[in-house]
Amino acid sequence: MKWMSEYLVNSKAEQVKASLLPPRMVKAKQSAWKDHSCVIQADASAYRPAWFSPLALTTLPSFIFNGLCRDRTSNPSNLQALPTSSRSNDDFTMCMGSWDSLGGVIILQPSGNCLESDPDLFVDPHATSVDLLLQHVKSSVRFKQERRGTENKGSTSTSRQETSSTPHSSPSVWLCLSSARVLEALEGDLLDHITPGLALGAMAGPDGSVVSTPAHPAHMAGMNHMHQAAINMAHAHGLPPHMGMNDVDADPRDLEAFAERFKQRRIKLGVTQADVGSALASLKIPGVGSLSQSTICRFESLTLSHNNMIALKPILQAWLEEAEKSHREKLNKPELFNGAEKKRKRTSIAAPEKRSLEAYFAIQPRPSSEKIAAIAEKLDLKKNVVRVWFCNQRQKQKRMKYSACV
DNA sequence: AGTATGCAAATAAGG
DNA sequence: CCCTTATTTGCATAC
Repeated sequence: MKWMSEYLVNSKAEQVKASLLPPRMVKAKQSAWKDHSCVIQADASAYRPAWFSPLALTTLPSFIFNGLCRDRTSNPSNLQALPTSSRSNDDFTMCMGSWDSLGGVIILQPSGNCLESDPDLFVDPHATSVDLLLQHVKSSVRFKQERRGTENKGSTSTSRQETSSTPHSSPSVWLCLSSARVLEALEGDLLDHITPGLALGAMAGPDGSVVSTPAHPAHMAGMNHMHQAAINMAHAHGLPPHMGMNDVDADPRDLEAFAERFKQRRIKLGVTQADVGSALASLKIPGVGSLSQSTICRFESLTLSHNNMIALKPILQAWLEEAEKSHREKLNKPELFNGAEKKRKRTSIAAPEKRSLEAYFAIQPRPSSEKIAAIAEKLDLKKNVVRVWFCNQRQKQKRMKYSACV
């Protein structure tokens, strides 16, 4: 187990060094990870190059392992919402995230500015949260195995090829846990769970190329124990994943650069994120309406999923060009809000109503259409809002169920 | 006054 | 039309 961790961590450290971290941060983190982190990849059925957010890396305090390490910086919905009771305080901080439609990486490390300080801080057991996290991994893995088992269509090999077009395959679970102690905890049944589909080895670099790991003797020795399947996997997916011939530039680096440039120029134009968001509507692009300040902000800070970034890039690029053009020509931008394309609305359900809904849900999680209509009327909400609420609630419940004991 | 972010609505896509 | 699963956003509010 040890070897695996080190191997992966090194691989990751290299990636980081390669392009992700501001130079001055590389050193501290690299060493920190090397000694106190481990990575688990459970389910490599669809392997794709990972993408990392520099922002997530530089703003360590933002994601604390509260059982809610998701949102923009972590995709795996299986990791969502641990029961409140299992939340820990500041034991761990997410310091790095990567995500795409098929997988994500979450790296947790002890909170605080312990990077430069006493290394021993890292080794602190933090038993509670570690255990919980492990439980979570297990349940996620089990969850996926069950699902795969049921929908099993004879795709026997652990590596179901054709990575490119499986929008519905469940996301892989990558976790990088801190603390050496975790390594020990991992030995045992967790390994049994994740080994079948386990793929070790070089992760594809941000540019799609393989980041090969230096052959540290110790690690190579460890690799001999690697399951054959894993090796195959690594090879199968380690090659340049010429996945989407569709998207010309799915290169994270381009996105990164663009986002940076975008922000820069936006500011130069004296436009706020909110402005951009609403101005998008006047762009008159087919299915494009305006977006919220939140989304623009997230785009600029790369806190959207990779796919989302790719989808939004052309739109924002179009806006930028448009805006700069009219700026050059001194034309006051006629981007007045044409009431046309509006942005997605989100209704806020007040606490009292929410409580009622929860009460109904406890009694009947899947009310009939009529029942929903009745509830909607009683709470003075739109029927569809209530319906969606139940859907989302069921989703949430399912996650909770699997993340609870196991 | 602008920008982040937590939480969780709303949507997309396949049944 | 509704469901489920996976994802994309946005309201509210903290920063």
